[in-house]
Amino acid sequence: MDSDQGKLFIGGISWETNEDRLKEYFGQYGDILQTVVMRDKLTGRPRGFGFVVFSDPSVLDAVLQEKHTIDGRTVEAKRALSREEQQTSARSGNFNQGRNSGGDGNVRTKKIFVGGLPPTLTEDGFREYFEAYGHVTDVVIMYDQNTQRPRGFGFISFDTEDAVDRVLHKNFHDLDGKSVEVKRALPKDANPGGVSRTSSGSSGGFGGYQSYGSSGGNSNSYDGRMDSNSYMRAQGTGAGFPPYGSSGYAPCYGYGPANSGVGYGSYGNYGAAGAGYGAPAGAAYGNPNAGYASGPPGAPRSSWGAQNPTGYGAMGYENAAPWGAGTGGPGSAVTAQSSTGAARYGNQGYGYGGYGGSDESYGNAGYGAAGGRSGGIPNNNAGSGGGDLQGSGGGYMGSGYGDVNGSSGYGNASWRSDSSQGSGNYGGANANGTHGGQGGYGGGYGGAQGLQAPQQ
DNA sequence: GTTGAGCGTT
Repeated sequence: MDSDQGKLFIGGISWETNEDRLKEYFGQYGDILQTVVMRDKLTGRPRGFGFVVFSDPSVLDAVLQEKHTIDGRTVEAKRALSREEQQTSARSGNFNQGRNSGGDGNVRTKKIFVGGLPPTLTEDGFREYFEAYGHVTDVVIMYDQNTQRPRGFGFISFDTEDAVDRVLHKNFHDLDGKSVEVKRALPKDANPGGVSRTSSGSSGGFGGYQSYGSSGGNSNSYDGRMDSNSYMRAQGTGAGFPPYGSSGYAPCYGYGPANSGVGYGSYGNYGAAGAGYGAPAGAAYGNPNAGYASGPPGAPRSSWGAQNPTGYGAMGYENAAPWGAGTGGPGSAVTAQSSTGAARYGNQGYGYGGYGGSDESYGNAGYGAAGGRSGGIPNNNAGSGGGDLQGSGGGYMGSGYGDVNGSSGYGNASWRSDSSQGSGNYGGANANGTHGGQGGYGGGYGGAQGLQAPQQ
């Protein structure tokens, strides 16, 4: 990542130190493009660190070797971590991408927010650069209302989603020798109805993802359980699962290409879960769930704990197991379990609520949304909910994720279930009755149709 | 006090 080349993180600075002071001090080493002292957004009080950007990155070497005292404090200069690095290095548990996620929502605009624009950039230059990705319909560079100084960011609008995706595929772009950061622009106007529910819900924790979330709303029911349990655990154990690697899901989240593999991979787990159903996949994983599957219908569900233990369990996915059980048992039982199962999924939160979908049902289709809902109410809403969700969900996935998913992950293969109804996008996943799990998938992603029919 | 924030017409 070259975007932050030439950028130094300066830690431990005095509260007296401001941008000008940093520039003055570090200016002795070379030309400074920019300095910034981070302050608390609300109070305006300096947070004790800042950044200095040299036009010539090679200057850093010299700077890094010396000790620096500014305004009476010995400060620490280090190479700045890119936001990306920061993200990944952060606790694995943190799915938040902070502001970055902001641009991704279920509302997809064809506009891109571009940050870090060089002050010298003209709209023509701006446009020319982005035209390489598609037809640019609008270009905007923002200026300070009072000073008329460039604010360092602007917008590019395209006429197709594809172009947007191409641009976003690369998080950083070089423009006039500096690099800029691109994000999907936040919708300027109010959110569409669906969103509200989104936000309300799961506040907790999934951060940006919530957006997808439709999950939010529904999640309530789960919230309680959402607990981190499964979640955390999953990560902890992550290590155990090589394929999925500790990298865990977290990363995945990013719809980003890079992770994709992983992300979905994880889904695989689900598949595993599927095992319960007899799906072959289980084996691969070692199949912890198997037990459940076969196990007595009612018993297991008593507690989460019980189910978790196994390898998968950890994964959280295991939850799926319950279903398995369900399958075996009487209808009623199934239902009950289902909810449980669902819940967990939801929790997983993986965002993908997709999982949720898992529940069988129905449609939960949508991402997150799915999750929550499903859990909550096994049936009905699902139906309707599904509808919408899918809509949105579909959209989502459709494009953006498309690549990411690489069909591979989902491959039917793993799930296998019956393939018949493939749902679409994902390849197949189909939801078939009982197996909610699978259904979920399908639903979520594919928008597939989950059949409710329990078949079995 | 030690790893950011910027989102709209020009």
